[in-house]
Amino acid sequence: MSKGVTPQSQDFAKWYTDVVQKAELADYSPVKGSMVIRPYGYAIWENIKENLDRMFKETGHVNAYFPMLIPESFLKKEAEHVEGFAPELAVVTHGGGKKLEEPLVIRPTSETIIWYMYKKWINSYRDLPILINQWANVVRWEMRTRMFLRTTEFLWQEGHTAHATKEEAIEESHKMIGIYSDFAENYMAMPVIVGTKTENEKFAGAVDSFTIEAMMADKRALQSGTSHYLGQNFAKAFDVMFQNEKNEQEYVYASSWGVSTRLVGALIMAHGDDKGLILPPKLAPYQVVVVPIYRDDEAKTAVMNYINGITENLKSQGIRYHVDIRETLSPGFKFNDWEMKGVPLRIEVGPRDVKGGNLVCAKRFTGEKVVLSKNEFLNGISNMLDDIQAKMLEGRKAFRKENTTDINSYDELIAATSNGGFAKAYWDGSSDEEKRIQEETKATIRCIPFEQSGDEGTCFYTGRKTTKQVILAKSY
RNA sequence: CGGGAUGUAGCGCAGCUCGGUAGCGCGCUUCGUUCGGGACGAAGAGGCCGAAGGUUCAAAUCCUUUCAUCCCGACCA
Repeated sequence: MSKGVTPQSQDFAKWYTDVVQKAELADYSPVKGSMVIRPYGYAIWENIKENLDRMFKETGHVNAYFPMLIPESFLKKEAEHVEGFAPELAVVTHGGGKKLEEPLVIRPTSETIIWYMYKKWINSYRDLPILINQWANVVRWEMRTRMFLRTTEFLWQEGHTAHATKEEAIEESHKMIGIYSDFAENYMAMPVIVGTKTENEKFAGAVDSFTIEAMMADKRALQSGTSHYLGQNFAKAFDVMFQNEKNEQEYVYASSWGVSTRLVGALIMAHGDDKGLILPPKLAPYQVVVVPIYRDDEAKTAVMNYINGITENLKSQGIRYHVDIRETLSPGFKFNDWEMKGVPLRIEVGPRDVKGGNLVCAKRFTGEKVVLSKNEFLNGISNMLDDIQAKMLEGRKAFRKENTTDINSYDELIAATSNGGFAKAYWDGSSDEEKRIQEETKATIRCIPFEQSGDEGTCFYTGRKTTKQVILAKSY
């Protein structure tokens, strides 16, 4: 960036904050730890949201909305849940000018209010499954915050499903982490490792937590989405039973799953470079930006007419475009501005191009700039965008591979992860041993990948034989 | 809550050691020339130096107190 900070340097955090602000994604709000998502940043979130929402609906889910204020006592009904969230709750004590009899908490997540309602809605196996998702904001009073990655208030979706059988609930939680993984790879161009969280790292109130873990440009891991099999924990806490086909009363089985505006942060940190953002075509608010170039009114008219022909065609192809008609800025400034904002393709149109029936096309991902005929461009743009999308994913896969090491000892763990990087290891340690490793190395077990070779090996820490392999890394 | 740092124009900073009535870059306004990789010139606007108190003829500068923010840890989508 302007100060020569690159994503690979020590100042990754500084680079990140710079990009977020200079690309006009977000800004600090007057409330500590909260951020304002600006229109360009929100447009990225909207694209994420739109695609995920479609994927949820295609798999039988429906949207609903539950209220933000939850009676404090609700949070206390599930033992692990209360313990997990108590320190970070925002509490409302007054309303209508009076002190409330029972304080209300601003939802840190909605399991409790939703399960309170599910009790009313569920009587029979015929009422199941319930497959509800909600798009909402939540508040978690975190100690330290970072734009998009961890803010006091954030936007997310949370799915909450209720099932008649354990198998079905587990299958649902797996299906949803699968959708997240699919979305991360095919839309965000960000490869992820799908796996199970260890006991230490799982969601407060879950039986099992599943995660997608992505490698950022500084080689650290980012938990980018989670899905939980909740067992009967919330059903028991809220006394939600149903009558099964055998005429017996049984507690309902549950799953919950969510991704947040953190994904915008993931996009920035996974793909950015020293010029700023690089957005994957499928999620970029604008897939093409057009920069007109002219000196006088006569040239301007010719250029703009020519551009109109181009944009009409782009429109018919369903391509998201933007013509940068800002009068007071030079073309060079605009080039840099849109590179900062990560627009996949830029075309430059000046009098020269109008005369020759051409245009100049620049690709953000590769930096290459070529002269194409107008028709070549219009016929090829769809493929170009697909190609960029695919190459971005390949690039991140290669990067992750380069920075993932198979390790067999504690020393190798330190070597593999101290400056970022994933370590793959056999693991047979306890929760306490896992915590000790975290304290000493700052690296944590990110997950136990679903994909296991099944081969036996030696635990890098305890020396015991095991078939279980895990991924360790420093994380956000 | 522990450790470190910083508060001076919208943003980024200098000035503080050695007190003398506030400066630089970017941005902003107007006009002109520019416009194919962050344009240039000229003329402007903008700050009671985080707050309170003290020392002094005189405080951005010295002293005391206080508030706020940022960074590093513990927490976490």
